[in-house]
Amino acid sequence: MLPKVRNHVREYRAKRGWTQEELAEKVGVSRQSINSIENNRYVPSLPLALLFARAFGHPTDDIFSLETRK
Amino acid sequence: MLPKVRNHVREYRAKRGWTQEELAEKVGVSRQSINSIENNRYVPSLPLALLFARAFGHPTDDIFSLETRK
DNA sequence: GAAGCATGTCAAGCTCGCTTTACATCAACT
DNA sequence: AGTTGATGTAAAGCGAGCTTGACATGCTTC
Repeated sequence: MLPKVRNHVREYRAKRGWTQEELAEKVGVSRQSINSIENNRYVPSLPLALLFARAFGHPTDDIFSLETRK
Repeated sequence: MLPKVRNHVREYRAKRGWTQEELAEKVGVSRQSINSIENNRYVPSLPLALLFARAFGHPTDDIFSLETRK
């Protein structure tokens, strides 16, 4: 099993005053996808993670990190 | 459609003298997964990408990048 | 109280990441 | 020639990421 991933999408989005729908449009996915990621219902794909990094102007590793489980 | 992703897994692996199987063990996936990623048969998941970054000791954005396709 | 807007959540469906098993190729060595 | 190690590739199956469509909640604001 691959490890879990924590994300700070909601914090970065809120800091910019964007709605879930605005962020969804910027990165090209549905609003439900953003919502599901922020609420940890699932982990985004790599291309989507890189798009978040680009949209926020921060490195991918600042937004996503491996849970140091075990 | 989400954009394509380019990766430098083979270069980082080769620079360390690791076989595909050794890298597979380090990040916890099968040898075929490594092979498929290096040969661009598919794009790794985000947790796997973060594991590559950790194994290589380099930021995720150094190893993976969005293809500037439009 | 009605109307918007932002968010949460569910269901059905499709694609694709990753698995195991298996076989093929090529180089290096004995 | 035979063997071993590294790599390439294929098929079948499962689970997860993402979609659309729909409905429900809470907060403003009219």
